[in-house]
Amino acid sequence: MQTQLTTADAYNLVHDGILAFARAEQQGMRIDVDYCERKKTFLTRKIEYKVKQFYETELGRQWHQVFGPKMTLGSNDQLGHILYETRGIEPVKLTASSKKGATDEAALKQLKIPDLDILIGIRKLKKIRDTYLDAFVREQKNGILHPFFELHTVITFRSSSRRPNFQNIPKRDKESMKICRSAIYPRLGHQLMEVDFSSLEVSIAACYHKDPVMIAYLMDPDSDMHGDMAEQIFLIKGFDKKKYSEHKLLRNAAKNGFVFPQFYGDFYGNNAEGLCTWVDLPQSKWKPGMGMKLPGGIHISDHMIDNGVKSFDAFVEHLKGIQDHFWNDRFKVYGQWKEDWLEEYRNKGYFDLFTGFRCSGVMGKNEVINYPVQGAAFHCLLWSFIDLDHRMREEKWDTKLIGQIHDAVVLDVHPDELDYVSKVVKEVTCVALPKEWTWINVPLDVEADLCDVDRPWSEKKAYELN
DNA sequence: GGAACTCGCCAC
DNA sequence: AAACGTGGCGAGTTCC
Repeated sequence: MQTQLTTADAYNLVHDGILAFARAEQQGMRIDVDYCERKKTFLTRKIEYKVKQFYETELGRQWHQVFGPKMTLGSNDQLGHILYETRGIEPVKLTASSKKGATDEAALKQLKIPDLDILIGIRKLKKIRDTYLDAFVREQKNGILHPFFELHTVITFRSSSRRPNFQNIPKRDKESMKICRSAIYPRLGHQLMEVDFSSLEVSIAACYHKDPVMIAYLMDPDSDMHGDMAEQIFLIKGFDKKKYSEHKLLRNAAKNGFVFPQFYGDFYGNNAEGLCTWVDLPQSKWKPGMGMKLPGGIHISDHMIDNGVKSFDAFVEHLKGIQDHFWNDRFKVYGQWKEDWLEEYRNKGYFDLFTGFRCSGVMGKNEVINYPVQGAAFHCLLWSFIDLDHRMREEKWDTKLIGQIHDAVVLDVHPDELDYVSKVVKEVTCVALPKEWTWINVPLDVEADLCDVDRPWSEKKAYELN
């Protein structure tokens, strides 16, 4: 007895969502402006030092020789000219539109020119200073930042954020994370909390394709899809990510270098390159003693060679087999759904999301497969956000919603309300939402992070929701 | 001097 | 045969 959601439901979700977001925007979050200014000055000095250092390298001198006073460190056109014309190096990668030699970090790293590491360091510090700290100071009013959240800009019916973009503040790189997130504070006497759905897009995809093997993975907390893939990709028996940090790394490589890219429509050829970067193997013939070490100190190249994968080319072939198995065997129902869903779109010219939204227009295969998942997954967050906003006002919480990052909600919590709010957030996301939307046929779970009272966002720690 | 474009890089 | 989905934003560049 599934109730099909309609365009009217979709409209209401957007309407209520905009209003809930507007309240979060008005609430805003505290910014330590003095800290931002101090850090900007500090970064500027550090950048100047590195720039000087770079000018004294062989590459810096050569660049200056060719461009003279027109030399601009931020110009990738100039950098590309020096590397790929003056020096005549063969580019490892071309840019997407104009097909010139790429100068992004991955491309530069592969050239193995130490001088370029200084440039990469400069780029990183400039990014922190100019994209984040600068924007925080520019956009704050009376020490409060009010990022906008919009529902009308994204083709998949996700949200976007701007002035500043609250959805791309550094997280993975430790130094960038620390510097940027140390600027963001709760109201005095409050604490920041972030609650995110665990692997939401994987779960929502399962609602569409209903693959029993995938659903089994999602239902069984002791199962481990990425670990299983790591075993298969790296030919490891007795895989134990809890016992070996090396296995944890291989699991991460499998997850971020194969499984997720495959879900987005990538193919084994690209995956092979990505995976090799993760485990530090070259894209050539493999020799003993190459790459990361496995438990017991054996290099991964020796291990792969012992198991019959003796070169990058052989690894590509190996991955081709794994990709075939992945879609035609392991997750064959998912694989079939992709074909059927695409076929249906090609017949009708459109497809509908579970949440009542319709996507039409000219789309490629990957778009047709990805849009319904990306949109509906975000709508789970949106529905939760609206419901929380409603309860917050109804019950006159001191705690406030202040932002949202696709599958996560950010709150400014009063410590006295922490236990109650935690309980409500968990109840709304994991019980009320699946009850309201009966198309959700897998359990949803959330994880939380919390900062201490009056501490910045950089200091969040895992927090157990009861 | 601003619009439009490219590239690189941050997030999910 | 083809081949990673969605954004925002800053710097550099080109065009008008």
